[in-house]
Formats: sequence, C-alpha cells, structure tokens
Amino acid sequence: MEMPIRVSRDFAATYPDASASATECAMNLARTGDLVLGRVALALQPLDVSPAGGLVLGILKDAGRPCPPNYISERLIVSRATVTGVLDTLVKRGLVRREPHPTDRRMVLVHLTKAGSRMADTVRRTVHRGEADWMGSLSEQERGRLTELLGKLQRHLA
Amino acid sequence: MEMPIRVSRDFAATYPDASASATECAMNLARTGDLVLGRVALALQPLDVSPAGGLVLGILKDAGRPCPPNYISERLIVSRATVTGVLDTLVKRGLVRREPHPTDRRMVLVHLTKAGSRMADTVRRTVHRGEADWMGSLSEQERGRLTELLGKLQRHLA
DNA sequence: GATAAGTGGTTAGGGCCCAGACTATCTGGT
DNA sequence: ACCAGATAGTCTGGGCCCTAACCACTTATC
Repeated sequence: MEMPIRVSRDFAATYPDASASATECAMNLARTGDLVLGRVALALQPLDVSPAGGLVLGILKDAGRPCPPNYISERLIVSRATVTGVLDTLVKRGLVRREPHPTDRRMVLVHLTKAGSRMADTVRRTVHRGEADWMGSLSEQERGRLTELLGKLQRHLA
Repeated sequence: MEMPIRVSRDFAATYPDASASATECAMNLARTGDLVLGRVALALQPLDVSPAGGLVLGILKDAGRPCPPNYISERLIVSRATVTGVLDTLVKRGLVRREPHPTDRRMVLVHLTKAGSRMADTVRRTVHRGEADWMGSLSEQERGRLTELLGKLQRHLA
C-alpha cells in the first residue's frame, strides 16, 4: 500500500470542481485518524474496555464527582442515545453505577465504582504510553506543526 | 470548544511516560478524522448512500468489471463480514447485484447496476466538491505539508 | 481418487453511532 | 393552580465494524 494516498494523475481532468491537494488531505486524514483509533482499540483490548468506554471513565474521573449522562454526551460529542448504550456496557463490566439524582427526578447520576476509578487510571496510562509510540516517527517540531494544521482545520469544520 | 485540543499544564507530572506533543497529535488526529468522516456522511445523506457504500461503488466503478466481495474487502481494508453487510444494503437500494462466479462456485461477483454506476459518479463528484470546501482553510502549501506528515505517520502505523 | 489444507462468503453475536419517537419531569407564564 | 414548552433519559430501528464459527467449494498432497 502506498502512503500517503495520492490521487491519480488525471484527477483534475476528471473532476474539474475538485482540488487534488484537498482530496489527498481529506483521504489521508480519514485514514490516519482511523489508524490511530484502531491502535487505541488494540491497546485497550487487554483491559476489556472499548475506546468509548475508556473516554467515559476519563470524563467521570476528571469531573471528580458523579455526572448525568447528558454531561457525558456533551463532553464526548455523541448522542444521548449512544451514551445510554455505552453506560449499559460499563455497568455490565461493573465499572460504573447509575443512581437517581437527589433533587431532579428526571436525571440520573453516573458513579464510578472503585474498579471503575482504577480502570480510568489504567486506561489513561495505557493510551498515553501508546501515543508516544504511535507518534514516534514525528519530531517534536513536526508534531507541533501537525497539531497546528489540524487546529486550523477543526476551526473550519466544527 | 478549544481547537486544537491541548493537554493540561501538569500533564508531564501526571504521566511521566507520556509525551504531551504526542498526545495532542493523537487526540487532534482522531478528532479531525472524525470531523471529516462526519462531513462525508452529511454530504452523502441526500443521496441516501452511506460513506462505506459510496466507497464500494467507487471501487467497483474503478475496477470496470464485476468483483468478488473479497477484493472489495481488501481495497476497503475491512473484514469480509462487513462487506457482506454493506453489499446487503446496496442490493436493497438497487445499486448492486450479486451473481455467481462462472467458474469458481465459491465466489460471488458483485455487479454495478445502471443506477449504481450513475450513483458512483454522483458520489465521487459530491465528495470531491466537499473536500475542496472542507480543506479550504489550508493553503496549497499547507495541504502538501499535512499530507506529507500524515504519510510519515501512516508508514509507522499501518 | 481420497483426504487435508486453504479460500470465499455468510451467519451469529457484540459494540458503537445515529435520528426520531416516547415518557417522566421540571419550569415559566398566565 | 394550570398548562405549554423545555429537558433528561430511554427505546426502536437502522447502519457500520469486528471476531469467531460455519459451510461449500477448490487445491494440494499423497
């Protein structure tokens, strides 16, 4: 497989409205992002925690107190319905507990269990150790440049 | 929301094995890739085609002849089981047809229907037009630099 | 030829993700 | 007090993605 992905030589002729450089960027961005996510999933597999589950544990740990699913949904940038599902699997794994909100009876508060709190730490350590490896082919300066470029794109895309 | 994502100031103290720059790169890479995928899905929504389905149509169109699912699976970098599912939805949409292989009775050949062939073109045009927009905040030179950095990462990650 | 190993596609089961609909509850204005 | 609108969580139904197991068929080996 060629890396990075390149568009064919007659691209401009076939798609007059398109930009070859933009297409290359977009395709490689999607591919690379997917590769990183795959690495995260692989690193977490031995812990029996999904990437989404790991992020939820981290959000709860950072908050330092029980949180409603709605808060998690906003932090995770994911629908409430999805959070319901992720919480279900975390509950099954015994990492999290749902409790009714003391005053607002519409709400639920998600509590980290002891095991969940420990797992949040393990997940963070595991992922951060991995990141240092995955980005190993870029120098400190290149990483800064990449983050900067991605930031520019995010401001335009989000 | 801050863009790009930055790690907290005491990151190094909390995670001695980690690299702040690597973590920032990885997080922003995942986020940006996801944003791009979201844009693709949004652009294809009016066509009632999923991103995966659109890619399959493009692969068949590029091949210029009926292909077995196995070939699609390799090009798409996705499991054979997933291809079965994506083909099922394309068949339901009338964009693709399964036919037995003339000589090897294990195989199936996936044919583009007339509508599928037209749709493949529409999908390509739509996505390429979108890409030029999504990458609009980067100059031609920045795009080249970004693609180059992503290529370096891909060689290390794939 | 017969049998073992390999290959191609599907199925089963699980997880993530969404939009849209639904219920329970809270809140604001009358 | 009342009721309309907003808010929180869930459920339904659908798509994508995976691994593991399964079946049919082909190929290689003896």
